[in-house]
Amino acid sequence: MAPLTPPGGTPLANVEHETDTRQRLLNAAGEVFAEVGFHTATTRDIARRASANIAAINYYFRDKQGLYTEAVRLIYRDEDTKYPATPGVTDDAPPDCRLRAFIHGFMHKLFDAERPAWHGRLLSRELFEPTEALDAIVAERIRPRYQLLRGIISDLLGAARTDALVRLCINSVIGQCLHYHHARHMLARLQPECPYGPHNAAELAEHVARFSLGAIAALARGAEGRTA
Amino acid sequence: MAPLTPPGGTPLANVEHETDTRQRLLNAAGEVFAEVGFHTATTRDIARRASANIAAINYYFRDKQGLYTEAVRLIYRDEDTKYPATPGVTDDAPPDCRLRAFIHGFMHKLFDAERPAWHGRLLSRELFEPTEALDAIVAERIRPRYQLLRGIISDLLGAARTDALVRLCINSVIGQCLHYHHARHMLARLQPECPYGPHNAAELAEHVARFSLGAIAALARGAEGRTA
Amino acid sequence: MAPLTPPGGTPLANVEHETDTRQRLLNAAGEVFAEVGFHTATTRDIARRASANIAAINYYFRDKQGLYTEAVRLIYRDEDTKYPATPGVTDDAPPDCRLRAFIHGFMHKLFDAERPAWHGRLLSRELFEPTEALDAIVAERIRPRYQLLRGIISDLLGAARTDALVRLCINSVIGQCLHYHHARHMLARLQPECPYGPHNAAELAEHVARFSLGAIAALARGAEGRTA
Amino acid sequence: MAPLTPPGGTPLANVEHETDTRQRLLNAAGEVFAEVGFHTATTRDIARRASANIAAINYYFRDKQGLYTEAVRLIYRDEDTKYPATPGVTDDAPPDCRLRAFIHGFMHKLFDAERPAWHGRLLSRELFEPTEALDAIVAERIRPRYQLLRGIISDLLGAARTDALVRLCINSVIGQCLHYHHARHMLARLQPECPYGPHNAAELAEHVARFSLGAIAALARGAEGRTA
DNA sequence: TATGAATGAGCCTTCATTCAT
DNA sequence: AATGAATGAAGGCTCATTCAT
Repeated sequence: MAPLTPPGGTPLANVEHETDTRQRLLNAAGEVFAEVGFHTATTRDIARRASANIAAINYYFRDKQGLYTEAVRLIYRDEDTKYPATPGVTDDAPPDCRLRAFIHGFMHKLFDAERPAWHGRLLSRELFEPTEALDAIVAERIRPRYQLLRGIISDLLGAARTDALVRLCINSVIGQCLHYHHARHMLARLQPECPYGPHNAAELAEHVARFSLGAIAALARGAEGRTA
Repeated sequence: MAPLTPPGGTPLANVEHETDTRQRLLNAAGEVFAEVGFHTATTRDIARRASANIAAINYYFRDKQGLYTEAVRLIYRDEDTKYPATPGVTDDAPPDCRLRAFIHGFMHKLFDAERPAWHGRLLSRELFEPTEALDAIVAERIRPRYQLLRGIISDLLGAARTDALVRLCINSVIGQCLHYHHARHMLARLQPECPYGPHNAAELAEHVARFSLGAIAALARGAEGRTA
Repeated sequence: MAPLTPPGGTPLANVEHETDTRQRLLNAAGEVFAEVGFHTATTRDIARRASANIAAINYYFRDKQGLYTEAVRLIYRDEDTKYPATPGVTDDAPPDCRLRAFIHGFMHKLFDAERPAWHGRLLSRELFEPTEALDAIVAERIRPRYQLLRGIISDLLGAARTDALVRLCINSVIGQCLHYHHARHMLARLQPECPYGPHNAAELAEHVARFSLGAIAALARGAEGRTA
Repeated sequence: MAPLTPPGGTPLANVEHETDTRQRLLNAAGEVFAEVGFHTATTRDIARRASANIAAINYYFRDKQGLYTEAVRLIYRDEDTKYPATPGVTDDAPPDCRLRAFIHGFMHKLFDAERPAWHGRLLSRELFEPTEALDAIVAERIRPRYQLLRGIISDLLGAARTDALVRLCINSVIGQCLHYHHARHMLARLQPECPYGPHNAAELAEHVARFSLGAIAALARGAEGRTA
């Protein structure tokens, strides 16, 4: 247990001396973890893909878990600047514009071809079967956007808003989007004539937006009627 | 008559001589596989939970894989009679009734407390990271209901229906429902004040139904307007 | 440990109620043991080949070892009558005739097509890597013929005979014969143009006889010369 | 550089960096394989004898099979220099000298006390029940010496030589030699008063040589007589 | 800084065997 | 007389990890 103050466990901050090997390991790990999950992934495989020695993993990241944690962190690096919550729209725009922008931004992030494919997949996997990492992810990354969406939908619902209804509508919107990710294998089998991917992400987003706006409008009207 | 082809590998049909041990193994396996996935699950754990000898797994199912396959099959046993696609509604009912019934039936199946919890979870896992089993599941079980939903939504869209739009609406409906399953861990963190479960499955279903009906109506109207 | 006085362990004598299953097991066991050896052979395989239940082995023969022992015993059943030591020749014939007959008889037994192939192979295996069975085999079956051969060769050597020389000559004769059995795989590779088998067993025997007679005659003469 | 192809699988050439553990494993493996055969041998036993961890076998040789293959290869390391085919005799010596030298060399190799005992035994086992290794052994090691012996015996037979007769004589010579190896267990029981071993290897060789020379001379003469 | 060597724990599987029937 | 069910022991192998260098 001699040299245990090396990079391993460093906070996000000191990006400084990122060895090349360390970087390659992180990328390889991301891919493998995303593909087959934490337990199924083997350090041998990761090391091989990274053209690194197996022992390097323990050297840089203390253990497999450390490597995983670091890989997850990597996903959110620069996320806020690369993927703004409501791209191209200011906070004082009308709520339907903001919702549309939010959905487009969300879908774009899911499908962005320039982003390493494993980012979305690993995240999706965390949602599906969480590790300790999820708490941090939710608190630091997801909740802020969740609150933002909450505001948008509150505005859209107007007088009809209740805590419960807002929650449900949020779920409906997010559920539609994530479906294209988490159920992609089923969709590929059910709708083979229509492969989803970066090329039609905007189209999908547009549908989700229209679908949701129509729905929320109807809900708002329904409440109005009831109120009136 | 060498017993190298014991019950293992029997077609769905002959339910007859289910040993007690065999049954216990299947249940334990279902739970474990659903919780941690195929690879991470260990036969030792499964056998222990079933109070059976490890070798019994090989005896009855030849393989860990064979055990998995059989467990997946078990999920759909009697499904059609226990969970009708549109419970309490006939095929000639108005399409909004049928959609509402479909969604309620779907959510009820997802949350039914009498159903072993692992059924839904294992299925959800198959969707997320498929094994060879998924092809059969989609073909035999999912597609029929998919076609049914397709018909309902076609009817609802009326003149606005196009293949593409129908597909997207199906995805929106199913996506909303499955969200409560596949993103349950995130929801538990984001909305801890509102735990989802069997007790409010009907409520959730009602929301999804109203949301979707409102959305589809709007889409139908929109097309009308465009057409007109 | 209830019914343990059944056939298992019966002396050679009571051949009476040889069940069909028991017989089939013995034959299958002989084949398998001869092919792959005691340890490598599996009771499952034997039982399957015999179309019998695995448990039948333990029922009839107490255990795997018992089955093996019984199978080895089977080899020598009726051997003396089916394979006389010096076929067609009486004990008072001239020694060269007797040696020739001995060798022909030996080779014929090794290659006899009517004899289950596993007899010779299992025996050969016992010589190569003995089990407890070998002691009995040597004492009851091999030694008598060894003594007979000893007499023949003593006669042939005449004045040249010494214990040591007789022994060596016996080894030379037997070694030549067994070579065709124990080194058959090498011979098949070194001399593929000349496959050995029942069809040329007599030819091989004739060579061994001539080779040995020539050699022994030379040795006898050599001693003479030295003596004179 | 992932170390998934460690030393294991290296061609005969690079003898360089033989770890100590690797060497110990090879020796232990040789002994165990020779004693009980491939299948019956257990890696645990081998590792224990080598005072190594079981996993080391996988590390160095990938497989139990890989370990076996490498052990067999080891047998022939330096063979040509340590055991010349006709020691002390040049190719132009008279054929009877060359045959005598060949036999002495062969028997010496079989019994050499300085050679690990398992070399000969493992080889003998390969002849008796071949693995894939035998083909290579025959082609690379055995056949050359076979051809050499073929030439010697051809010379000895003179005008009497035919392909068939040469083959048979080769078999007679080799059969006599190998007998002391492959039938050693039977010999120990039949001739307990005369244990064979390194101490009398030369004596045995001398007998085989005289026996064979006498036989071949007789065969050569016999043909002469017939020819004349 | 970085790695080849080595390890202990645990995995899935197969084996011969037993037991209740 | 015979067998399906079940078992404990052991087998080969892989895993993440450590340690000396």
